[in-house]
Amino acid sequence: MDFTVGLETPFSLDYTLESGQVFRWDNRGEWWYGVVSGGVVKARQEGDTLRCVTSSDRHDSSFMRAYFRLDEDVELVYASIAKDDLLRRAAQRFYGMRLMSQERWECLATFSLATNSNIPRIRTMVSQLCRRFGRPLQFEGAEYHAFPDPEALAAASPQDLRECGLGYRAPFIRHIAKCLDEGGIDLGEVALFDYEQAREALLSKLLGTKVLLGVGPKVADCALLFSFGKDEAFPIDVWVLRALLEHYPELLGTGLGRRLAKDEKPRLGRGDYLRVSAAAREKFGAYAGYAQQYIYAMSRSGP
DNA sequence: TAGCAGGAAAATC
DNA sequence: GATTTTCCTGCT
Repeated sequence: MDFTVGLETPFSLDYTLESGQVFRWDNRGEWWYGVVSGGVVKARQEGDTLRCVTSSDRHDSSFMRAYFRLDEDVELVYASIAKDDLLRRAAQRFYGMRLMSQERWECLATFSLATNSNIPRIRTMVSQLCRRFGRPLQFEGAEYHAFPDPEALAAASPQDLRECGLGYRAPFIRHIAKCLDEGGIDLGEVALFDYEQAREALLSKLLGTKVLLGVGPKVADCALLFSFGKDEAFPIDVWVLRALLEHYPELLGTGLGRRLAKDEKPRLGRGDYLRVSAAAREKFGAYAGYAQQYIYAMSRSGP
């Protein structure tokens, strides 16, 4: 399909796809190429329209509107979160950057690979996983690969997964795949819960005793924010933590703040993570996740 | 709860 | 080239 989508509210395709929430989009010249929900999408922004060429009829205008969350007005988000100097500058600097709505399984699986890693590496790992286990897709004479289904990764041998460069993360993603494939965990049901309940479910405090290996509070928050529509989720990675230390030390509390300020490589333990992210939700409100995304972008873009 | 290991790519020195 | 860092979690 070849179509354009009208952009009635501020949107930046570049800032959105470069914001570290997705790993399967490539910028090649004038176009971005992505593999999304079992199809290939080529997109580019032309002023206040988004031009899309897709491999499948399922990926139509309403699909893309939902994927990029274009029916929401990010100006309302700015009105809600841009209440201090840092966030006002962030909203200007990354004007139009959006949270997206990804596929839940892919998002959860991908972020379980993100521990002790970096964005280029996560892209490599996911790309190899898809090439080896994903369904092949044809688009404009080239071959692409869908993100593998849980069944495919549940059936994969640990050795095969390791050969995708996953290292010690290989058992994590395989275990998550098994839980979804045969363990009776339905992410669609989890999405119906409110934020707190959904997080508890992913952290295995609900839905029986299944433990999703490799899913701690940070990975759970990323999945909830990027694919479950939980805009109050506030993932704290090393970049956000550095920004909190510099700009929002009150969220850490004096004791923790002092300790981390001395540390060369500040990290949050599980208990501290939960306390600080709760404080951030309290401070930034219903769009705390948007605040996090802009703080993250500012933190990574340097001073 | 604190401390540590973990595999390998990427960034930095 | 060697060393350090990397969108952290699991285990002890």
